[in-house]
Amino acid sequence: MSQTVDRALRILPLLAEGPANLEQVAARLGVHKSTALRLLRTLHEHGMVYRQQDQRYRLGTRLFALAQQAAENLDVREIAHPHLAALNERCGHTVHLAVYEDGEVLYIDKVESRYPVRMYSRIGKPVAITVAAVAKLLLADLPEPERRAVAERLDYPAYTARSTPNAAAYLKELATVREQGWATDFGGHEESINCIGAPVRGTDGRTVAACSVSAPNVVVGTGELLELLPLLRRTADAISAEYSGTTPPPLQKANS
Amino acid sequence: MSQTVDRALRILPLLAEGPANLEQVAARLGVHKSTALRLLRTLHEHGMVYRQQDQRYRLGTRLFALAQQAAENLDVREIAHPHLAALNERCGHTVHLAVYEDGEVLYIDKVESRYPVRMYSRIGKPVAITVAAVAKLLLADLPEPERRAVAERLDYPAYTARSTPNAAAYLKELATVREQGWATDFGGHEESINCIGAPVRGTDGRTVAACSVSAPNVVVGTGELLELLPLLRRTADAISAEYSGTTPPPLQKANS
DNA sequence: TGCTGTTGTTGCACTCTGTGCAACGACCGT
DNA sequence: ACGGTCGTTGCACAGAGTGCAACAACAGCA
Repeated sequence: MSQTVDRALRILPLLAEGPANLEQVAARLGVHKSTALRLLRTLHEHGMVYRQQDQRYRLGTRLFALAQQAAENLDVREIAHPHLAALNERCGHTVHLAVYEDGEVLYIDKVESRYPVRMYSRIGKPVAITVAAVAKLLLADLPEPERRAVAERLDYPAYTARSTPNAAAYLKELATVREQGWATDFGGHEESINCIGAPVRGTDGRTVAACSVSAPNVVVGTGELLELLPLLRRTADAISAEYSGTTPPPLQKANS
Repeated sequence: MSQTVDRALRILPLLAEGPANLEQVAARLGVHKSTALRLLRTLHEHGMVYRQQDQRYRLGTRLFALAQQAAENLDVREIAHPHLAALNERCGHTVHLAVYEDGEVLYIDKVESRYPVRMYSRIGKPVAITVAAVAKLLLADLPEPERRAVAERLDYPAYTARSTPNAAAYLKELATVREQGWATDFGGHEESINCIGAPVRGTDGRTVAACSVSAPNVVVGTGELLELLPLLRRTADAISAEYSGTTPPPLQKANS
């Protein structure tokens, strides 16, 4: 809509691929150097880009701060986290939380099994939307027209032989998911990784988020993983209850 | 520089405080509703803002993705993390990593002691620049004019009785830090929290980052904490060495 | 049911802001 | 000292952004 802003914002994903100098930015935007310069300066003033010693631009740290504040506004995440941690405690596997937004599904939280590190490293990563259990849950709950529109707009990469092949198959899978109230991804993304997911619902019953448990084939087979389904669903329901306000938060959650 | 982009970007921190509707945004920007609408639409198209059911706008999840990619470009963080984790392993306290950028100091990594959770929750948070050990280290290394300019531009909030009171005191403290090569914060931010920090240096000797160990008074006194200084400095030096390329990375760090 | 106030959206004329050009300047390597 | 590369500046033109006013959608209320 607004040409100038549009151009400025296109710079950000461009720089996300790596640092670039003025000319490269101008070339990739298809504008004159001086135009790119002014856009970059404006972005710079707002801390969105940073100019390193070699004068090349890269993304600025203000993005961190904004993303962090954005995360704080997602109160599902805050409410869900202790439940996810408890789930991880009991089953030991990787636990994810994801939300749907504008045709994309994004991880917004993760608890990793063994190594206590770098949880944040995946947060914000777009989910493999055609195969992930959490994606199926979130899409399954969309109103029919939007669901169909999204499904038909997607690409269906063949990550493995068991990946969802096309829109028709996906819509059928979504119908199943919607009916049974939970979802799986058995080797659809990575051959050796299985995953089960369950929905978190708001007061109105709409699916506001989805959580999942993932484990490599060699550790637990699909059968064993499915044994965790009741536990997973209880967790998701507990989050739903607290999110809907039907259950008071377990402890004081006083903020400062 | 660019009015339109400037206005658009001012919307983001505004929304970071919480969701807002069109009128509120227009009012706080000081522009007409229709102008605000077009800016918000453009931001929306880029996923920077999201429109929730009640039609109010909030920050969009694209910010997550961008921040994550920005983080991946900060290779100091990647190199430092294993060292920080090892340090945490040995001393058990909270470990931070921070960088300086355009007059601000930001945490870019954190390893927490006890509870394995929500490491990311503080990442991106601006540091209490007048008192934090990491901030002192990073500012101490700035060229004289910039250091003075920054110091005099700052506010000096009296978090506690031991907070740095004004620019003169801060500059003096920075001189000490620069000379001794490490920094402390003994109750300058929170009365009961002590902290020691050490610099990570690049090939040219410039301080590119700073790491620190923080612990509450009740667990270890300042004396005990200072006993960790050699370990902390060895850690910082190890990061510096690896970052400068004088030491090969300890194991294979193959990416994909 | 109809009225009124609120809030989001659209079309349009005006002009201010962004644009590209060309010239300049800083820097680097040879 | 010289040419080449890349960032920066000033300027004239017009295209893009702006605010206004009217419209539409909706909610609350009598």
